[in-house]
Amino acid sequence: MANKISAVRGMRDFLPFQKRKRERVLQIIREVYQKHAFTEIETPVVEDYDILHSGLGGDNEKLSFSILKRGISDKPYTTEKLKAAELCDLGLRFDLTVPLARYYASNQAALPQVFRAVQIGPVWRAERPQQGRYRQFVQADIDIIGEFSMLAELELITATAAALNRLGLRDCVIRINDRRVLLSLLKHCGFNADDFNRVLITIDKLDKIGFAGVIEELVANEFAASAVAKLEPFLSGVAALPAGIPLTVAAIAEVMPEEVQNDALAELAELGDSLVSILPNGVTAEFDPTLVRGMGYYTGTIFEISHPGSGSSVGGGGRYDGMIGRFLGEQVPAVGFSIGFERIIDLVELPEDSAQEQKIALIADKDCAAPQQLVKLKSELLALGKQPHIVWRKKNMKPVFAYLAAEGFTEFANVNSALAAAELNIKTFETV
RNA sequence: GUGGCUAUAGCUCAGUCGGUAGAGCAUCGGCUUGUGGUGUCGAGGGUCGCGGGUUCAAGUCCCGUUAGCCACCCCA
Repeated sequence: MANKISAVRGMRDFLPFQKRKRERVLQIIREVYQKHAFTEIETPVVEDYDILHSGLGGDNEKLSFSILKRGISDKPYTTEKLKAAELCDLGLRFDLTVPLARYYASNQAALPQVFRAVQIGPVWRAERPQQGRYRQFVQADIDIIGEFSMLAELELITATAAALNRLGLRDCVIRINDRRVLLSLLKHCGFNADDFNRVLITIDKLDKIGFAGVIEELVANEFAASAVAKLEPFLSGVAALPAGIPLTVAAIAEVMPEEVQNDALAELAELGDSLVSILPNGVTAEFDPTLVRGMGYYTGTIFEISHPGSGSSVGGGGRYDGMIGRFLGEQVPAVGFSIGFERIIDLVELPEDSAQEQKIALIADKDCAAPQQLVKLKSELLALGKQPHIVWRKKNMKPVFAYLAAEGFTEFANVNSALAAAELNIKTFETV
């Protein structure tokens, strides 16, 4: 009976070879971030319902899994329609940023003034699953809390670029924008402030549905016609560009309306200037004035990583100076950058681990070898630094050898009468 | 949350115009082979995702439902 028992919707089991690859990729990410002076922390996967629903998570709040109050299931169900907030007091985290802000507010006294954190772990969203999109997935975040200056952005971008580079990913593009630029642009065009978010969502689709598609959607949504008309030349200008916009004063001035020139744009140019010489090969940074990002908590710079091998972004982040203040009452600046682990895992190709030459398969004959003798032999080999793996001889050894080869075994020995390690006739697999 | 496609053995899949289920691999056993990957004969294993309906008869047609994939919404 197929599919009767399976992992729950949108959540996955990992086979040994998948788990092995995931751990190796995570290990590389950890090493790079550690070298860049970020320290790893851990927070619970469950947070207070009110923390998760403080209006900072944007649409993700609606997608969060909530946890019923203890004891409530023992009470008789009523027909009264209760709100989730009355039935639930906890929830699974939908990202790592909101928990980090809570963590900082809880532990500020024990943390350095400028805190560089790595957080890697699963998060949950009740989305409809599809390729590259799951209800449980791993995020790998780095954040710098307590740094007002651009130093934070620069350190985050260079550390993330270094991690992508170490993973062998080429052709990564970090697209950068600033929330303040977007707001200034919309204000300049004369959009109603209440419409800002909806207008931004449409602008964000420029690279996907094109100039005509964006205008069509803006008109369909009945935003102020004069504002749409004023936005039009800017959008057509951006859409017509053959390649990305370099992060330079000149290039930025060329695409942005004059009235939108402000501090944020100057900072972006400065950022670009600093990045030019320090980004590794295979990672480039560019200005994308139509980059929006859905998370409501961003207040300044925002970034997203694109890779030709993935239809959607493989990472993203930005500055969220207001969030920690919500929990702490005192304004603390913060910037974060997240690698979309699930989306890079399929793009990454790692060379085989060279540390597998110690793996030896012991092919035991059921007639000649008893379990206690085999385990004794295994102990001897372990003491010699080997990694012994016992298998019974079967009628057809083809699947067994296929499995051993896939697991990276390079040596094997037949165990019949030879039961001391020294007596084994060790043979090697021919390289396939 | 919206729409489209799909669901048959442990795995990969076939099953024609509606007529009660098939293959390869895997598993188990006999014989063969004799320890570097055999050969051969045979066996077990299925409420055809689940629930309804049409029909003398449904894996096959219709409706619902669940799950997967794809496109939206949104996102990592």
